[in-house]
Amino acid sequence: MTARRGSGPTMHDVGKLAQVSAMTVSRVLKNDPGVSEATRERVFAAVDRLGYRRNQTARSLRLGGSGMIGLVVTNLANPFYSRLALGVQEVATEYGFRMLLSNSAEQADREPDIIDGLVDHQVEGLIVVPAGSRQQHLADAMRHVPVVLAARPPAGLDTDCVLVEDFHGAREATACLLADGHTRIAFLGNPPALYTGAERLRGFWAAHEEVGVEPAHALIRQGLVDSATAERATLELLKAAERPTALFCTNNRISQGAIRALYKAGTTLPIAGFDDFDLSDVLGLPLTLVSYDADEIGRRAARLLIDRLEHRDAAPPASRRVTVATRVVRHGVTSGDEQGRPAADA
Amino acid sequence: MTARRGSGPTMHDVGKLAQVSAMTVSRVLKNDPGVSEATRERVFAAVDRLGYRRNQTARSLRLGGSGMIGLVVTNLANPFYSRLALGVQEVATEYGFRMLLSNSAEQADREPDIIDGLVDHQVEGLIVVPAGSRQQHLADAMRHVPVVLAARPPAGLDTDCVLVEDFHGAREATACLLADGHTRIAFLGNPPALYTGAERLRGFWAAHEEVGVEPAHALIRQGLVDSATAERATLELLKAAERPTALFCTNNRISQGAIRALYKAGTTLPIAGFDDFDLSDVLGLPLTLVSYDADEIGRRAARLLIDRLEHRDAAPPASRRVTVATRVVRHGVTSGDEQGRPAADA
DNA sequence: CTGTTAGCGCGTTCAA
DNA sequence: TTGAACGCGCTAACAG
Repeated sequence: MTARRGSGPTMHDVGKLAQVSAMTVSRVLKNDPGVSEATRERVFAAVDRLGYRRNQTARSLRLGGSGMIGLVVTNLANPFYSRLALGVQEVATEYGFRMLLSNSAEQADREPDIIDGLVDHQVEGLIVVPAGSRQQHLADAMRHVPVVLAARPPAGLDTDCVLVEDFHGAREATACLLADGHTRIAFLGNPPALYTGAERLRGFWAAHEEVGVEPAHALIRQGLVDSATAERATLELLKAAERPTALFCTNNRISQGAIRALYKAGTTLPIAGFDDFDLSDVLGLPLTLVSYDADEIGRRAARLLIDRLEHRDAAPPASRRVTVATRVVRHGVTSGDEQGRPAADA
Repeated sequence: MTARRGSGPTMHDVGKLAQVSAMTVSRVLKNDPGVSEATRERVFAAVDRLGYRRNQTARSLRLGGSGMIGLVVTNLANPFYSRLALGVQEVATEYGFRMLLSNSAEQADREPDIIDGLVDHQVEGLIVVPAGSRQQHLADAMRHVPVVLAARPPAGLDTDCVLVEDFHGAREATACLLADGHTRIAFLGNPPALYTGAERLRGFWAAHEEVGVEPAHALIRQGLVDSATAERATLELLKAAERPTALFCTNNRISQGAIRALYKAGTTLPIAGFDDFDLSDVLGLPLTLVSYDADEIGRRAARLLIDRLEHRDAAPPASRRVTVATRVVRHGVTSGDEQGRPAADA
């Protein structure tokens, strides 16, 4: 029933049953034309009888190339990353690769071991959402296989990467709030050490400068790591002397924490934020969300990687940077509507 | 830079540099005690210099056992399955296994090829959320490796599986609505061919019988596959002559579709449903949700699988069935509150 | 303490 | 049209 490690019939076994050599079995399974129809059939019959399956491990060893790519994400529970994984999977499958998936749980110190393990398993390439800013282990990995970064850029590494329009998206969403007349917009951000955190803050800032509004320095909170910390930060801001008239959140979890805080406080404020999320359209809140196709990040990353794998012999192209477009979607607020506007300046 | 297929230094290369045989390198890397400290150091130095990594493919071939398990889910974009994957990953990592992940996209006809490919890649075991009711390919796979089913039970297969309390959860949530006085509860269900669909309907039904209320046959809709179909079905029910006073939804996507329909129709009804989801607590709707730990399903499945892997020699235990507990959480409705109660019977 | 031999399952190369 | 020999990179078993 349950096979012992590495048991199962081999080509030799199949050959014995079909009264040919293992070599001929190999030829049949490879659709090599130089095999008589009679033996083909005998071989296939034997394959069926034994439930034989070709050992991909042995093939990999002989042929080189495991047919696997590695994907490392920081948090698979976040729909953003599970969709990214889905995109990778889609393209990988299309090109005959399988996906070895690891979750770093946003712990940068675990990442090196994960990457090493993936390299040991002979993945032909890696797609990584780097958890930290130290990327030496990625440089090490690049000695073995090509690496593509997703969602966050390389830090001193010469590698392909796929990013979203972090700056542009944040600026545009913030501009919407400013256009509605808000001048005291709180900023709820993830750790500024993360590229996305820094970049989205920059966009937030730029939008202010463009309309000549001074950002509300006292209302800037960074280093929020999840929904719970965002909720607490929001509750504090609501109690502040200089209360914000709107919120900007740098990702979906932070938006959700802010929404929960508002709900508990029994109040409402317009929110702009990065990442769309389920049910955002039915909350009845004035939401301005930076939406984009997370699957597409994965697909693009996989294509960049596989492109390198398919041109291993050619001179490797210079590292490429691809950007996935964002667009702003607004819920619960019509242009010219009262709902999204700040209360009188008191 | 980018290595050619299967290139990279070998133990032999390391040995040459350290002036020992490949065998000694192998011993050092295995922490074999019988190696002099001097040579250990020379070997490690050589490993560092060359950036050597042990080839897991070759080890697998030699030792048997690839160190990989395969996971097949139906829809990674659904947080339920991404959390399940996370649970599998967690336990797999703990026991030194890596996870080869595939998404069947709920297409039963693709599943056999996926499974075959995983077996070819020498996964030591499989965890599968089966997409269909035909499971012959799983029986085939079981000739090679142990298989554990998750979320849905085996159909005529002798295999371990991990389920949630589908019947119990559905009954309990329905009972809440009935206790609130509802007698016309619409049922919005996924395809009845799916185990969960059938089982949750059974629970819905049982709850009615227990209190002697006839289920509202005209209000039963099945075969809903996503949020959009659920939304349409809900809108139709709202227009029906015999309008429901509450809804029961068999999964998170259906609940969300129903919520969207209510929102668009500008109305509100109490909803009971399977699966909790993000922001369910801040919708301000009377929600009665069957909540459970999706990660735990993955963890339990992985443990069942790895348990078999670690006792390959022993007589395989009879197939086991594990159930993950559900609990009902209620939002926006306090006991004795008016909000969740049906309007007067007109 | 270290090296040699042999073979995991397969496919390339060469010979029949 | 088929088969035999060899080796992919590694390690158990057996020398020395």
